[in-house]
Amino acid sequence: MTIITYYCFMPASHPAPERFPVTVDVVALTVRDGELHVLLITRLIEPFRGRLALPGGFVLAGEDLLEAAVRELAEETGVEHLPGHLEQLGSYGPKGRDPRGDVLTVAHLLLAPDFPVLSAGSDAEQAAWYPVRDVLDGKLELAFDHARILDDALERAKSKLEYSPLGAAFCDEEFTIAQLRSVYEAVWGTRLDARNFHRKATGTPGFLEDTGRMTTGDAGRPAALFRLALEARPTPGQPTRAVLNPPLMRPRAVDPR
Amino acid sequence: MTIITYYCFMPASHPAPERFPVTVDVVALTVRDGELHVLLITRLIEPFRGRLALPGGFVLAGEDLLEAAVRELAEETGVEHLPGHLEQLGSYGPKGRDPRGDVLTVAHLLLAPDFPVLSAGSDAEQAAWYPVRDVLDGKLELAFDHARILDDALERAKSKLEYSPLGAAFCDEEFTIAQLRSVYEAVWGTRLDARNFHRKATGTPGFLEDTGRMTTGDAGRPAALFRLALEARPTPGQPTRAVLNPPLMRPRAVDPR
DNA sequence: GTAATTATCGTCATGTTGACAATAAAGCGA
DNA sequence: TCGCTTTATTGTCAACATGACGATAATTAC
Repeated sequence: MTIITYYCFMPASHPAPERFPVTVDVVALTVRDGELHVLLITRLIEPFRGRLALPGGFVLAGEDLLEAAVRELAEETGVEHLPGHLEQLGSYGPKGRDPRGDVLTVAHLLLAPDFPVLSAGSDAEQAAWYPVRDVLDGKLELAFDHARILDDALERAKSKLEYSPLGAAFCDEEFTIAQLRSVYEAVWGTRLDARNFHRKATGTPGFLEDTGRMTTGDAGRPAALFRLALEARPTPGQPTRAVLNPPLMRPRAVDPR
Repeated sequence: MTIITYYCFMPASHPAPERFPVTVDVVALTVRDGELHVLLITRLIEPFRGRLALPGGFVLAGEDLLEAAVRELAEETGVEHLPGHLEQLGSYGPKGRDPRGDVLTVAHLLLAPDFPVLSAGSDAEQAAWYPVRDVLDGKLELAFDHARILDDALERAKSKLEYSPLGAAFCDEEFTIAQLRSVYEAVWGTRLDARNFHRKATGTPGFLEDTGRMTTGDAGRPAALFRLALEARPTPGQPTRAVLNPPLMRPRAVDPR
């Protein structure tokens, strides 16, 4: 054991505020073979050694939250420039969620196309994609309160698809309507009518842009390739403007008077 | 100046994680005289002494975030049991948002009926309601990054009204359709057609419940008093189930085959 | 070539919306 | 008491969106 000492200079009239270790965790979701998958690491140290957990780690001095999330994700997957859309999900704690003491964690959500995770060395925590279903079914157990964070992430992802163009964050740069539909089906856990989905996706102004190219080589009729329209592209870390969904009661002004 | 020393016992093989002071801030919104107001305090200490700021303060040992937000709000308004709906908004920092050093803040959002703020003693920070418009217009300047947090809170509040029954969180237990409409108008900054709003509000299943009572004494025809239906009542701190809004593309399954 | 597969377009009944007319039920002032 | 004003509530209608599903197009598989 080592004794580590912090010095903190404060005006004597005010008590020193409590300081907390802060971690970032990332719920990285992707759609693989039509099924939703989440990126998990196998913990190599206590607590929860050997248990699956969300990738993440401590925020370092001088870092912002999003930076820390990007760094941790890069470290644990070996992927330099990560694809997809990253946003903050919410904060948990600090009370009673880590047996080592009070740790605040800021969870993040990454919606990404299926990217390959690089093998870590033998002494590094190995990240890999796991079917979300296996976690929900209890086949896989997560460390800490990560199951709850995953639940919240899934809820957020579902509603993001309803109200924003972020379904496309699961796709590559160019994609077909069917690929996009399979994202919706995987995240929502439903089957959707291909014809109505096509009408809706192509008919929503400011959502998709036809690239003019087509798929080749697949079974069946070739499909047109689309990309996200410029105005629908998410700014990393920024709240996404809803483009897809005119909801029921909308801020629509009546003639003032 | 006093030197405060922390001791932290850690396994020598791992470096001590950075620790950050963590604050909670609350964006408390209400509708007063048809206009959106936000609760602000006048800072009595540096930094930003004399400047307006969101109510908030440091998270204490053994506290959870929501607890801390409730405690700070109670301390700064003198209100014991706070009305309305409180939820987490998001976290900011820790880099470069406080001149004293890196401080992480977890912002919260309170949607509440117009409650009176108790006068603080002369040496306490005085909380009061201010028109949101004055902040947006630049007539009032906020400390730290609180203007940005307020922006995010307003965005969140607007979308909450679209997708959830939380507009009623601004009203008293029982309210008229016109009172509810004035909430929507204030938050969205628009005027809405009273007849269509009435149809929509009363016609949405699981939203409102007729109390059978009527208003008396106001000008014009008396209005029926409603309350939130049981299934639409928010659980404090819990994500709210959207009741109001069937959005355009919804998880609706097609006959599986 | 024929079948199977997938993509895309079209049709139609139903439901929701926005605009706005009409009516109901109170207070107010003459 | 009788209009007049004010606000609440009901109703109507055209335009549009949705869900269900038929039909057609353009490929690959055999």
